[in-house]
Amino acid sequence: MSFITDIMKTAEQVFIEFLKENNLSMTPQRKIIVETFLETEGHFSAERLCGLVKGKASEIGQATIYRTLKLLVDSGLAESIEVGDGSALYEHSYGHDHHDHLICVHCNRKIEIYDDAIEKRQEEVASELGFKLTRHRMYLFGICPECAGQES
Amino acid sequence: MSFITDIMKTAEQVFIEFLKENNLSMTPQRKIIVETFLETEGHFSAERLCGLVKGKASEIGQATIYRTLKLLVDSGLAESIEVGDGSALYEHSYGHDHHDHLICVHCNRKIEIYDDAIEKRQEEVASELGFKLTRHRMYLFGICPECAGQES
DNA sequence: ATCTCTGCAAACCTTTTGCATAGCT
DNA sequence: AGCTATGCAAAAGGTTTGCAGAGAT
Repeated sequence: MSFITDIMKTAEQVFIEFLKENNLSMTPQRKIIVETFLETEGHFSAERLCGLVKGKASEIGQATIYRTLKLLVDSGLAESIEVGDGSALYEHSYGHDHHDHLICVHCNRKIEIYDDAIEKRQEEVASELGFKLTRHRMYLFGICPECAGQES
Repeated sequence: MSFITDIMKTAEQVFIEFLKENNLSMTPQRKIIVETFLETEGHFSAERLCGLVKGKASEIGQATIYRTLKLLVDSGLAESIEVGDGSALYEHSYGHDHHDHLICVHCNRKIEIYDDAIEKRQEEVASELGFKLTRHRMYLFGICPECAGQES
């Protein structure tokens, strides 16, 4: 069994436990949705996931997919990125370390970034104001090297 | 003429110049909308601005308000904060220094924050990856001292 | 005349909800 | 029975667009 399949299995277990804790159960639909979610790399929209799921099992309704996606977020398996264009993108968060995003405003490429110094200062800034930090979102927007090169 | 009115006048001038540069003109509707925008402090939604504008001139359509709000953002007078709840909030950005936001997830209070060290590292992180940074958004979410106190 | 500008209403688009049915336990 | 779960279709909610008329130059 490959490493990646291994991670997926574990993630699925985590999801099943989350369901149990909330008196919910793993259903065939949820199983297909979660597996599709786990197989899909990178950042994708709910709509894209709908397409992928329907490719496997077209009888699954979009409402179920949206509902399951919400469960995935609640369970901590998924995280959503909101880049202010109306719709959300999702990505895996189980077995992935926290990171922020650097986004090319030209080609829309998204790079995951992480900086210890920033994370530390965020905590400090919040606590100086008496806040207990629970989470944060940071998006850096710029022009990536490739796009800067072609200078369309 | 008070200081605040002074700033407003200048801001309005900046807007008028922006309009001119784009072959647009200052109309009575835009004037009312812009002035209402400039008078309104803090973070507010498009809907809220609509209400305020309509209070002064009920005949102004919401489409015009949305269109003008977009012009305000393009002109650099307004900035939008997108906190992933579907709708955007706006705030002044003319005569205001750049800042990020610390948001209480309990009472929704928004505090403006600024940290030199973070700003500097953002630039560095981006440039290490070959990006030319154009802007960024950072939202810190946490519990404010007041809300932590009452522990509802 | 030829522009932009406006208000109205309708369209949009992603996400959510209501509801009746189906499936567990 | 009494739950949760599902699919469908409709609703929601914020924002945008089409359009025909009005206004400006």
